[in-house]
Amino acid sequence: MINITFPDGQKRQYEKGSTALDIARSISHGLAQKVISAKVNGEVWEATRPIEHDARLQLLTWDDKDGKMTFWHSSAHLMAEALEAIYPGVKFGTGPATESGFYYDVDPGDHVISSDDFPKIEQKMIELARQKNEYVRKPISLEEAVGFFKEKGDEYKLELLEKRKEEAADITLYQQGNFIDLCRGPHVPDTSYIKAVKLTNVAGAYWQGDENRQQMTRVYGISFPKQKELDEYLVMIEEARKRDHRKLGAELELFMFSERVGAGLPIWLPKGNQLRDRLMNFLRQEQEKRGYQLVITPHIGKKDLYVTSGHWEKYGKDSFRPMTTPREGEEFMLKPMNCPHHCEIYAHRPHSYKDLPLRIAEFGTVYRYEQSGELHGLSRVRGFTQDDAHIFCTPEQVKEEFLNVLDLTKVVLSKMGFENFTAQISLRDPETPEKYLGTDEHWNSAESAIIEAVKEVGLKTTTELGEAAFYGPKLDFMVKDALGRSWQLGTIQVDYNLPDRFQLEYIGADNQPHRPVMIHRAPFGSMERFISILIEHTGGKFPLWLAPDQFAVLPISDRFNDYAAGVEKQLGLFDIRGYVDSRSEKIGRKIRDTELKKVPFMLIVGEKEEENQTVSVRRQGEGDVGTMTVSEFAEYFQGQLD
RNA sequence: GCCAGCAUAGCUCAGUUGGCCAGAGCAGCUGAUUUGUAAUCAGCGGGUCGGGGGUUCGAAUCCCUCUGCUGGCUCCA
Repeated sequence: MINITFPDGQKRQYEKGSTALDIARSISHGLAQKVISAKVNGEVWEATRPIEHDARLQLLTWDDKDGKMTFWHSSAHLMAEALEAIYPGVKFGTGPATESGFYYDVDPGDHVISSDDFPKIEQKMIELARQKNEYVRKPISLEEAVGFFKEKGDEYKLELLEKRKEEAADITLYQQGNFIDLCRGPHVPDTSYIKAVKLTNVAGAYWQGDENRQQMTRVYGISFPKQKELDEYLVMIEEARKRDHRKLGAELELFMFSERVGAGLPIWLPKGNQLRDRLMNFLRQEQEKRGYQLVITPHIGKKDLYVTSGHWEKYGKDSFRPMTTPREGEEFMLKPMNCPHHCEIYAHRPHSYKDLPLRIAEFGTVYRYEQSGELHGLSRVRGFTQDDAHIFCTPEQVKEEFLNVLDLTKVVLSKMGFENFTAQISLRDPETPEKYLGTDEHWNSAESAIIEAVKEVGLKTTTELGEAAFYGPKLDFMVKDALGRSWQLGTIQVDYNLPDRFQLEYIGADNQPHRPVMIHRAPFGSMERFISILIEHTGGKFPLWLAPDQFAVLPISDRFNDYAAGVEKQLGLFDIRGYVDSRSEKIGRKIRDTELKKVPFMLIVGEKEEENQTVSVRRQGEGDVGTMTVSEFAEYFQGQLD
């Protein structure tokens, strides 16, 4: 007999060699049907693997993240089996589960797999799933595994085995039906668990993530234990598609792109610019309260500036080529960063420790060469405006300034309706020191300053090694939008490197020169990226204070256009902005068009309203609110502002 | 940049195996209508079928190339 400890601390005895599935059955039949895999002493096992010793056991179902991962990983194997059946000779790379489904990297040889082939692959998968083939775990020696894949002619698996050899890891094969794969597992008990599958897209992916190596075909999919769950997933995808900022941006006339102007260069239309301006004004006010000073620096700078800053060395090869003056042959670069300019502002005159911290802010537009395949709507562009600032302070002030910035960022994000955010601490990768500039001493104190400050405010964080910028560690804010998707927004970075390179100094209380520390920060990140996320988060229904038009007056007929114009003017006096829809259309039509434009308030005016000097108020997406006078509406409106 | 795919009117899309002056709905314009909470009616205009080159008696349709876009990969100061 063995002792099994459950997550709630309860202990029960089972026969040696019982499986998680056996144990689930002993509890309830319903539970046994839901069990996908199990955590045994913290390690995820298949539910059918015998447990030989005392263990802690947690049964995993579809509701557990690890349960889903097991399910999707098994689905990847199922897809591989289908691919092998349809494309004989196909070779396999790796096929893991992801946050939302699974993929398999394959080398289809002479075949080309495109989305047109999805239906037949999905059909095959379902057909194979219905065969209810068990996933059989087969521990095997390295030599046997090598022999098997040599015979099969799958060089990718052989390479993976080579790696395992170095790690001296145990080798297991898994088989379901006719398909055998090198795999650590675990898997669902049998293929019949997989009831619904959907292949989502196909893309190229470099073998082992190395752009110098073979490009594989990566087939993405998702699967579910119930058809209904697939249907719900498809509805969610449809909702995301409707909220796509590229689509809404065009519909709401916020921004555009032009082939002639160039890829990745957004053009802001009047309504988009209004939105952007209001965001910037809000941040300006918050920054003013916190002692920031705004500056403006040029869009180009001499190449030497970036040689000094180190950016040329690091990114020169991958940036827009420098431009030269026609006579003197001087080299200038499009500004890729604002910090070197701000360093020059600091260096412009001597500083006392009494001046510090000096907080220099700029809505600085920068230009960076992004590879053509990387461009994406407003979220990845070649020209964008950062809500940038650089804080020059003494080493002793770093932590306090960092805390101030954390506070500002939190205020900004909550004002925007992002309540659900975490922070990612990005540190050096100790394995590749050559990727970073600056001394160990500087890095260590910068990294600990971040970690301490974050701990102090009690922010939920994750830590990533190797994600730091080349000049310093950083803290990135990750927000979750209304559809639960994660986005990276603002950033805070500590930098001991640039002050060194620009030889910045301040005179300390000891009358000696000292080197200041620089903190880079951008709560929005960039206006472009932030607005793309805001659009998708709100579905184009912006908070009232940001809406380009806050109301539309809709006259019942032309006869009330004059009264409507009066209403608009009157609201203007209350700083409420909007327009009159004076087209000779029926009221139903005007309401429909205004609803689609997502204007928050519709003020319907006809004979009754003119007579009583009122407006009939309708809230976008909600409907009739009631009739009130214009000043009553203004008051009501103020109450609705955040 | 790499792999796969896409590009027809302002927008959403039709356009059969290459074959009569390339179509629809919405939007636009003109006129009629004067409307009470999500689409009033009629008429009209609008496309070098993304650009360039080729194959063919004939190309929106087949081939090459460039540009842009989509999904990933790599990258992201």
